[in-house]
Amino acid sequence: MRASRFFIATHKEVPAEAEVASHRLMLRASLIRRLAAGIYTWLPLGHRVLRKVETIVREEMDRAGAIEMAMPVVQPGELWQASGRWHAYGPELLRFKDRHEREFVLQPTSEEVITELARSELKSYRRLPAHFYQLQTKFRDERRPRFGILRGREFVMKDGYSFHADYADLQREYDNMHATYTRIFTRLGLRFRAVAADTGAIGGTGSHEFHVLADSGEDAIAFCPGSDYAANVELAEAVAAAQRPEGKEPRRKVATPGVKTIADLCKLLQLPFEKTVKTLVYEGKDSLVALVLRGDHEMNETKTSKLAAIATPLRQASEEAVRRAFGAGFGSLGPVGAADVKLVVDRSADALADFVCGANEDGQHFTGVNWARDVSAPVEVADIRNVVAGDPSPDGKGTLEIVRGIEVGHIFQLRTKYSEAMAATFLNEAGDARPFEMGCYGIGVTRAVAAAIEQNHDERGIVFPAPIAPFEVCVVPIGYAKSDKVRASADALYDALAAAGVDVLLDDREERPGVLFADMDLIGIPHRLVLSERGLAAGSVEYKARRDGTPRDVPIGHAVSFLKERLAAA
RNA sequence: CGGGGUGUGGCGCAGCCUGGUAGCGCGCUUGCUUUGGGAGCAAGAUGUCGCGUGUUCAAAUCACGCCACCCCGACCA
Repeated sequence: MRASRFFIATHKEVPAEAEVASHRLMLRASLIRRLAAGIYTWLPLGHRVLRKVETIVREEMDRAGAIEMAMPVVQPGELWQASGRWHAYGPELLRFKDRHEREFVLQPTSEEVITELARSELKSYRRLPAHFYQLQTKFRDERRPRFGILRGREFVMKDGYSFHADYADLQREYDNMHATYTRIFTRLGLRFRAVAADTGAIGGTGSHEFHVLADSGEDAIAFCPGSDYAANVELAEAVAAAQRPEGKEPRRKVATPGVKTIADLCKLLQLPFEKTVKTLVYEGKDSLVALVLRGDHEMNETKTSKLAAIATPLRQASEEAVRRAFGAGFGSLGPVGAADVKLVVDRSADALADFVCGANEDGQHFTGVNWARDVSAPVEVADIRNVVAGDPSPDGKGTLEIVRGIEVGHIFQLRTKYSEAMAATFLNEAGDARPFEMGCYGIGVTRAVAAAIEQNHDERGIVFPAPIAPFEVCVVPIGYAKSDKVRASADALYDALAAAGVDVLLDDREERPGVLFADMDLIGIPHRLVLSERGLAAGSVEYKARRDGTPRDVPIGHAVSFLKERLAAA
């Protein structure tokens, strides 16, 4: 491709709307333009990247035995009513009516359509297993789209769905997809991690997420460096701490005027956070639920939502309700003498002795509190906190570390959730109708592009992994318009590289060298060859990799083979 | 959806408080010079000042309403 005939529209200045690196760089490098909130046009440069990601995904899915197809973007509402997701999905599902007042949706995912198809087409066990996938535009009417492509409303997803006669075969395909996703993200050139995950609204049993590791990621991932344990912090188990020590102190009430937070309390009493507990109050199914956590720990909403006594979605109790139940306001609550509330104590708080908590009297706290002696109400001990770095790994093989990640893939064992809801059955060998065992597997293709940039950029711009760069190589002639010699050599080198199957961009624009260099760096082309009068006089071209960047001269006759070697090495 | 903020040329912004000729930088066009890291000089073009209503002799500026976008929160395969 010749740059003069392509579309490069880079900006020096950063658009005010963009906060995160990938969003800023995708706008500046002219990969995308915003059309509406969370809706973007993919310009030619961005589109090339998108297509490269899609191609790798497609090749590996095909290799894994899945079959590509295409389902409609616009789907009838009645199908969604049949699965129950018409109501369950909420306002993220964009609904509208056609001219006949029939309900339709813009699909956020396609379980309904594929299950409907399986019901009518996969009638015999002889057709199983089957795995269909598509690469397609999705729409989710996010309440707050942000971070550019990372959380848009319209995006491209690879979604695949598998159908099996029994659970063992579903598990086989699930493992197959785990391996396939690992190959895909490896081929994309990304640093990533597969982690155990919560199944969320999609439902089902087993689930893994694939996260691109980046400090700006929205998700926290806990992993154990000494083993292969890795889980989303939403899910990662906080194992019980060491046995509770013997309590020695008597209980004392101390005045703590004005103390509202654990930080205030620790400052006033000169205490470490881990000698205190905090009490959060939520609405429960029958009574209020008081969650008691160690002062330095954070409540985990996913775990808490699964408590039997809690009302979902989680709602914090109002100050009036709290005052009625505890006799004190926020900031002075505690488990001692809390009547008419359900007490749920985190394992780590339960393991404390001689701790400090609110006295259920405004401006008063207790010190030297011990569970058995001071708390008469029945308590439920549960894991309701987020793990933190340094916690023991649940597999007992070391301690956890926390990194941040961007979710780019998710695989689920749906089991029979949809097949049962939609009466999708097949006949087994005995002639009995059985619901399909189903799996579903998603990759956020557009998000993967943004995540790649989030993970790979520097002060000059994007540093694309070679497999997904818009071009593998750029040829930058200095004085293309002015020097016949440079122009002839650049054209010849460009032709030779193209003939050798290299995806090359010839930057033949009539710009000063600084502009060309800056653009090629911003766009993130991994390899650069510079031709100049000076270099040609010595019979050489200059090579520089975007990532490491010490330039070196290569004899012009060897430029093609040298570059092929570099590409093969990456 | 709750809270906060911003809408002025393609992009980034000033002007608004204190009403009176719409301005700066980048980009764009033309010419000359320049040519190994986002050039210099000169001459130009580009504005329903988000939309509407009101106040006023006069509104980018004041008031009210609406819309769009961004940020924080809640929410989220």
